[in-house]
Amino acid sequence: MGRGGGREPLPELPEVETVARQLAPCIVGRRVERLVVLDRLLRDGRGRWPQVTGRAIVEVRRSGKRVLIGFSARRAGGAPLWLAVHLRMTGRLLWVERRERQVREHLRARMRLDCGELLFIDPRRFGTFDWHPSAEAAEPAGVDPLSPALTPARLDELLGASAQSLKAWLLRQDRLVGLGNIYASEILHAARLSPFRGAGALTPPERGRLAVATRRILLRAIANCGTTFSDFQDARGREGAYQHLLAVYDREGEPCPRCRARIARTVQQQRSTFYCARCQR
DNA sequence: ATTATATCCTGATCGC
DNA sequence: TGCGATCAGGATATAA
Repeated sequence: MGRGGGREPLPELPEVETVARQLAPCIVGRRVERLVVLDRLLRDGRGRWPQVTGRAIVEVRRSGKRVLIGFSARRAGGAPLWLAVHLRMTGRLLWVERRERQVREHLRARMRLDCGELLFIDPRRFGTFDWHPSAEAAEPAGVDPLSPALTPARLDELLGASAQSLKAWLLRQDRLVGLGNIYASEILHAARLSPFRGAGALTPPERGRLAVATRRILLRAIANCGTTFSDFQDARGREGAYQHLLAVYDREGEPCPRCRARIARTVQQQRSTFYCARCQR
């Protein structure tokens, strides 16, 4: 864990992908016996909660930074239902094989299935549940960086003539979806691009480097089950391993793994950015 | 229209 | 030892 106040893991694309992949085989095909929401913040301002009791879970996958859970119709001819869970800062979806007897701290919701229980634990209470009538309705506005839809032409279109810094641009969920503060820094380092560069002013080769680095970093993070600093745990309650592979994030003052210069930290959009001023131009 | 800032929330840490 | 201030950040609302 890093220096300074309460550095935490952020469930970004690789962490959410990890949770969804591990959760799917545990709960797909299972029937919901009961959903209990314990935190008022999860319920307020979103209208009536749909009835999920009796539905079967038909699909679990990542959608942007959300875990998307598909439920069958409650009766023949009825409408299906989709739940998009956003973990935000500290949310966790934890699968337990048996019904829990012990009281867990920060437990915000529990969904009892016929074979176990899915717990939503979220100390900081930023996480959200959103209900949708279809998977399409739950799709985010931005393009998934791992989707084949992200062609060089599409990336050009997304970057456009944006005057924002590259770091700020990468965090925008209405362009690319799924990147957060950790992977934005890591991707820019891998692409050898300064976080201060204007997003709309990259040369074609630089855009190519950005595209390649984005894909490479995310796939490698997924292969390592994401990054854990202190809070993030996957659906089985285990930690990821990518924190050992971070090149710049939370490594201020340490040598750049590429050129050995000291890694710098700056603040952009009220968020920390870590970068190497020598090899990121 | 785009871009920047304040806000939500809690736990860990820091300084006195 | 205690206690208040500070910091972390995803997304949204609001401001510029």
